[in-house]
Amino acid sequence: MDILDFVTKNMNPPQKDAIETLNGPLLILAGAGSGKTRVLTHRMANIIGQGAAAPDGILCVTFTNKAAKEMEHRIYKILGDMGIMVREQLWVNTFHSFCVRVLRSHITLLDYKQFFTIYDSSDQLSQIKKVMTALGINDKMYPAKNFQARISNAKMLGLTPEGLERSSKRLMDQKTVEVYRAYEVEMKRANSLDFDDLLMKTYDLFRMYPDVLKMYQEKFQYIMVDEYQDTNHIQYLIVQLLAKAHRNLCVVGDEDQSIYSWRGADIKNILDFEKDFPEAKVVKLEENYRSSANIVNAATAVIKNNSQRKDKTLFTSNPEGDLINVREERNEYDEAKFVAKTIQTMMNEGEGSYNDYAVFYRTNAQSRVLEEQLRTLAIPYRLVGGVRFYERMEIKDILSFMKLAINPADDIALKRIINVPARGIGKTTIDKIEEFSAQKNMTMYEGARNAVEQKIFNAGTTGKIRRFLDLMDELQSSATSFKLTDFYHIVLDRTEYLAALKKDESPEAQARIENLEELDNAIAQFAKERGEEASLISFLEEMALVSDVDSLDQEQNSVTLMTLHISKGLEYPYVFVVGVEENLFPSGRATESENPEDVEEERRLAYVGMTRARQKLWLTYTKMRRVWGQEQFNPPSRFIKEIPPSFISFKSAAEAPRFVNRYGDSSGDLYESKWGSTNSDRNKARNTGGDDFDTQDFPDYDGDGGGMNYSKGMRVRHPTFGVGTVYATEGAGDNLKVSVMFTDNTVKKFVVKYARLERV
DNA sequence: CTGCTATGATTTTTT
DNA sequence: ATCATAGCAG
Repeated sequence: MDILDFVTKNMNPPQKDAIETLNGPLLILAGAGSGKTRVLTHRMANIIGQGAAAPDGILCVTFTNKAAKEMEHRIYKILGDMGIMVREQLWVNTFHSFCVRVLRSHITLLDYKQFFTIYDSSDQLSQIKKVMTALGINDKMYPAKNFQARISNAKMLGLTPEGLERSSKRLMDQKTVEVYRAYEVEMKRANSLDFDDLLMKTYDLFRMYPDVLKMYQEKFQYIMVDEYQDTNHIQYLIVQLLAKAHRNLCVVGDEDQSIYSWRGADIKNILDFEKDFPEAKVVKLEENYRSSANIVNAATAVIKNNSQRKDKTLFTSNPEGDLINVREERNEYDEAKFVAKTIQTMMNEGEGSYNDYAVFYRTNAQSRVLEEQLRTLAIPYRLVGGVRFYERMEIKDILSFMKLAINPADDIALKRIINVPARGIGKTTIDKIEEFSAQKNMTMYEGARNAVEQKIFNAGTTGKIRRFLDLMDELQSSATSFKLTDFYHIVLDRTEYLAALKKDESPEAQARIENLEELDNAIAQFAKERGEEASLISFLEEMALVSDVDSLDQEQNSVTLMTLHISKGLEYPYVFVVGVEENLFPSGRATESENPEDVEEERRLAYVGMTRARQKLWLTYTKMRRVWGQEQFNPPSRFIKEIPPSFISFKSAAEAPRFVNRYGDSSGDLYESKWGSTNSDRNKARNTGGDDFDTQDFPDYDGDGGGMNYSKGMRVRHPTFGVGTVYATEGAGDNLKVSVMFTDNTVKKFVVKYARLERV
């Protein structure tokens, strides 16, 4: 069969167009569920099949490792079906892994040693604190995290300390420049790169060494960038450089799914692609193959409220499907119970397997109650995200030993493990080593050795440090002479790390041992996959760049719990989005922001969440929710109101009728008075024993509720203190209290019944 | 130096 | 409410 026929088989016209268009700049606007990955992989197969470029002459950049792996796998499959054998390694990478690949070959040009280590953000924070101490900057007045964010922002804009100093003076103060500059010196001394450096140094490399850039420009005849709406400025710059020679740049994205602006993603990159490349061809993939028509139409109606968009409308030929279930619950416990019960009921009726269900939430803290309720009903679940595996203490400890063994300049790793498990080298000693090393312009490893030789410390301390150095010397030589899998066990054994945990009989220690076993499995798996290539350095690289979704194992039969952010790119037949309330989703930060774009990003997040569902979608909200130990009463999210009622089936379990008073208190009255009673009369008549109350219309949330309705963000006036903003509410009925923050930033708590508050 | 208690901060998260 | 970190007493 003809190559073109093969790669465009079963494709719709725009998909075909995208696959066939190989030369020149191409912008593919791919709506949710429009077969984007299929198009990308087939387009790449087409390039190879047509002989337009060799397999390693194409660069394909994705957002996550998981996407990269999946794409690579699919391309091999398609090429295999076409009878094409590929020997070269494909360049399907994330931006970061692409940059690591480049830097491993050329970083010596930038005056780093080849075996650099990669710092994650907590390593980075430690490094910044170290620098601040050296500069005598007070952490209280200038929190290290602020510097971390500013340095990261600067790097994402491609700014060096000097560049930062020259640019936008009013935003960037001199202190940041100072810390940034010293941080760079320390990082180079430690022969380490942070995540932003991977991009920034690659960009520097390309700018400083035009011949290196030229080599890659010529090598990559075709470049494809996935999730282009979430690229940041430095990524944009790198892409622009690489694409300059051939201009065969294909970017794929969906401006409606841009949800990482807080991380530097610049939606303008995709919105302005046609300005950057006036000759660009634009292909829109607007047909959704994933979800039922009701889901597609509801999500479309929501996203239409955004102004920052291209003209693109998702449609589907899928059947209408079920209505979207909007569910009101009393509080987060009831909400979680509802989710768990619904899953249990549906499973009993034989609807799918646990794998087919997912629960999304805006913040990680919301997962707790859900886990509790799922556990109660013995529903298997897995939680994606939260505390990452490789960020756990024991994992980081062991990896630090391994890192230090190949990069003795890594002071942060050394500081982390010099006294782990406790070997009597305390803070004072570590500080002295650090100071001593800085004076002599040495790494801490060299400094410690020097201190031992010069007998700076007393005999006891000197002995302890010497024993640590001997241990590290031994590990250093083991690192090169043993296989990775064996080396891991040597580390566990020789550091006595495992022995220390085994001595500790607490359940926490037990969990740590299990995690270390899991790491053992991961290493074995890695060794199996990579074979001969399974070097320590490549393993550490993988550990630094891997994330939790990457290991999301679809085989395991369990319900998936994750934040809306992580859900991007995934799909499930049955999806619950919980906590769809104002000030939670959209987040309080977005609703209080003067910048309307902040709410637009939240809306995109809603769009992403809704379009993950194939068949059924639930949106739930509660009337009361405990946040940071405080009760909050938030109205349902504006995103729910943006869905036309014809797509919705609304049910409430919170409108408890007055005469059914199960708890012997006045909670029934509470909700009536607080939330208005638009539907309560009908509900009373309808109540047949279940706790569902069908309603045609939404309750009137905007009702004043007789002055009893206070929610976060509301402006109120107090006769003595003046105008302020409601910060939190607690209690109920006569005991309802509100905390109000006044213009001078003082917070005062009032009992509503007594304080003569008035709404502004 | 170690272990305990007080303090503070807390969307989202690749890489 | 909860977790991590900082500071202090033992």
